[in-house]
Amino acid sequence: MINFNQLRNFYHTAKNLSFTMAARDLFITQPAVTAQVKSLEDNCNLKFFKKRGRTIYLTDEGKALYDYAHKIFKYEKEIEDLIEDMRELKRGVLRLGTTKAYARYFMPFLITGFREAYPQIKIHLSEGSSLDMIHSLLDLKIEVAIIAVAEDHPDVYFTPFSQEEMVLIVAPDHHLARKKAVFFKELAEEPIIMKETGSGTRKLINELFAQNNCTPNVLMETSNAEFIKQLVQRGDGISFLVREAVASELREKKLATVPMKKDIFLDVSIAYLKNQHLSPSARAFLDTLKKLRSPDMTPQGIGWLMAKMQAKRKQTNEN
Amino acid sequence: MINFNQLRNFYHTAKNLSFTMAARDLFITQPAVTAQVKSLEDNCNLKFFKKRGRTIYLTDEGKALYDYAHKIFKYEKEIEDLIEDMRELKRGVLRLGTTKAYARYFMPFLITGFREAYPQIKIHLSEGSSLDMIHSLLDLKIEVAIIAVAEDHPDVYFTPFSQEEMVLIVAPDHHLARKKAVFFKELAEEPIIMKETGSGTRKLINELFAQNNCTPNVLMETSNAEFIKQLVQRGDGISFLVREAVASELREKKLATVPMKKDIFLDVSIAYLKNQHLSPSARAFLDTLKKLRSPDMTPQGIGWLMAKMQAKRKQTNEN
DNA sequence: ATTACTTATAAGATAATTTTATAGATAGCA
DNA sequence: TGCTATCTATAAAATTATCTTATAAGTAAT
Repeated sequence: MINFNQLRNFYHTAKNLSFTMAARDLFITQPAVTAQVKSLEDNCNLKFFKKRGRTIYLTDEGKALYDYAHKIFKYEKEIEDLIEDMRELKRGVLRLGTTKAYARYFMPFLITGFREAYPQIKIHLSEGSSLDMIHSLLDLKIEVAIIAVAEDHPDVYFTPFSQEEMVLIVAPDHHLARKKAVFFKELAEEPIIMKETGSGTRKLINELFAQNNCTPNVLMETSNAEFIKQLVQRGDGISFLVREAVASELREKKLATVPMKKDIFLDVSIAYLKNQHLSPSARAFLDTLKKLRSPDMTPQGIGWLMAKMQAKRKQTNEN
Repeated sequence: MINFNQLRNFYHTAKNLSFTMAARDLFITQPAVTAQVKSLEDNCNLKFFKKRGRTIYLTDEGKALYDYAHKIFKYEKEIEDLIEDMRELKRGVLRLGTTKAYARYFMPFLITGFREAYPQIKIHLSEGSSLDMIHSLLDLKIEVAIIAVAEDHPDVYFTPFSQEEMVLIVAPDHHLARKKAVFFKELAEEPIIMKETGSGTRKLINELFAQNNCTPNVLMETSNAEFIKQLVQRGDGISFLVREAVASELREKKLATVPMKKDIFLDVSIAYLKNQHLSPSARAFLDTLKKLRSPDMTPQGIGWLMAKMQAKRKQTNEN
């Protein structure tokens, strides 16, 4: 097993062909260098330097060793760069997780600021239900999740981030489409298409039905929002989705919303593990999220945030 | 500056994904490994391992570092091999020096034994006058020289190795060619072609002339033995050369020798520096030379040795 | 629940490395 | 040639790094 301290002393001595200069390189005294090189030679049972007068030369053995030492200390420099880069977020990976709706409609906006600040960080974005993402957190597959809180977990911090408006969607020719405001009770009879168990949406809607002392008539449950829209559009049932997820269908009048007596909001939180150190990139991402929201602000929909940011940018560009 | 001990501990921990196993690899205790890895993480301000329960995983930062650590410790292994090989003479260089006559006629024979024992050692053979070779020794360009002792030197050991017979050569039709035995006095008048100053031959012949109270009539001096033979053959002058150097010309009757009243022998020595460590290959070469000559043997011509060796081989083959 | 195994932590012991101080040796220069 | 500046060599002492011991705390499996 090689003593790399001895090797380092050897390397600098060989590079300078001087113990004294090597000592200056290494910010230590000359006897230390002499001793280390001597130890190396003793350990190897070889001489790496030959001396004539007070000048020293590499032996053939020394030259052979020097070639390797050079390679090793070149790698050392690269490691130092790597570590500095990782610390300064010039290299690294950010592993995020979120739900499909969020990933598609809001995440690009949330990621933009981070990407601009740290363009060299690679972003891995997992998608799945809120519960899936919590499992991914616990499996250490992702570090930060932006999800609706499906269920509290003792090992996970949840920080409120936004409130997304949920809308009741029906086919445009659905009998509910003409209503001005409906109660949950009225929906109990309607066949309803649910997001899958484990999703925040599902939990919220379930709770609302329960609060109103009725049970939904679940026609089907699926994680695929596009599929839900298709079914609703065909008039097979009604469903609840985040407003942004159905924005274009509403515009194109493929779907209709029915105003609820009481608006429904989905609480979206930032989730990350307790008792786990966050990587520099994860910490930085959390910071960019924090900056996006003023600390005293009541959570609002991300659409509101996006509008606010765009106004800000416009202003910046005008100045 | 990276602490390679910490890196080594990190590397083994990462390889095993276990502090305990790493400790076993390194023949130290587990707390030592834990502490070293922790120090590394502290120094870098990064976490390289994430922990879930009692199992550990590499972080992205840890993976990046591991790739470099792997390369470095692969080189370490190669260095260990290199050093072992150099020590065991499976890799290395042998830097020898000798005179041209020796290089051409005797050296191949002397080197054979060494090459057989250590076929991977590269041999560098310098040629020049005895004095040149002593300078090469002092300049650390060669480690061992086989030369006629031109002049003693306080920093050089000289060990008698062989005595080569020198012959007076003349053109076949030269008037001396018919003589049965000549004295030095008789040669004083003859134009003589000398080896260059600094060569052992020149020193010997000069001394012999001086002992016989006469001075040679030097027609020319040159280091090129072939050139000397040409000149002598043309009848331009006489010269002294080692018998082996003119063996073929004598056989072909291009040159003739004239018996001297007293035979002349050139003392050939092994020379190497005092106060300098010899490389393993140089030491090994000296050993093979020693084995060639019994320690109590009076130095003889190398031709004699060669004959002895051949006889020995023949015997070995017969058994 | 118990056992076996792993990591974490602190104190003390050991080993490695460095400094200090100084001697010896050499090259450049007057 | 002798002087001086500069380099390497060496030993003792001081400092730092590393390791061990002992033990706690957490986890996985029976």
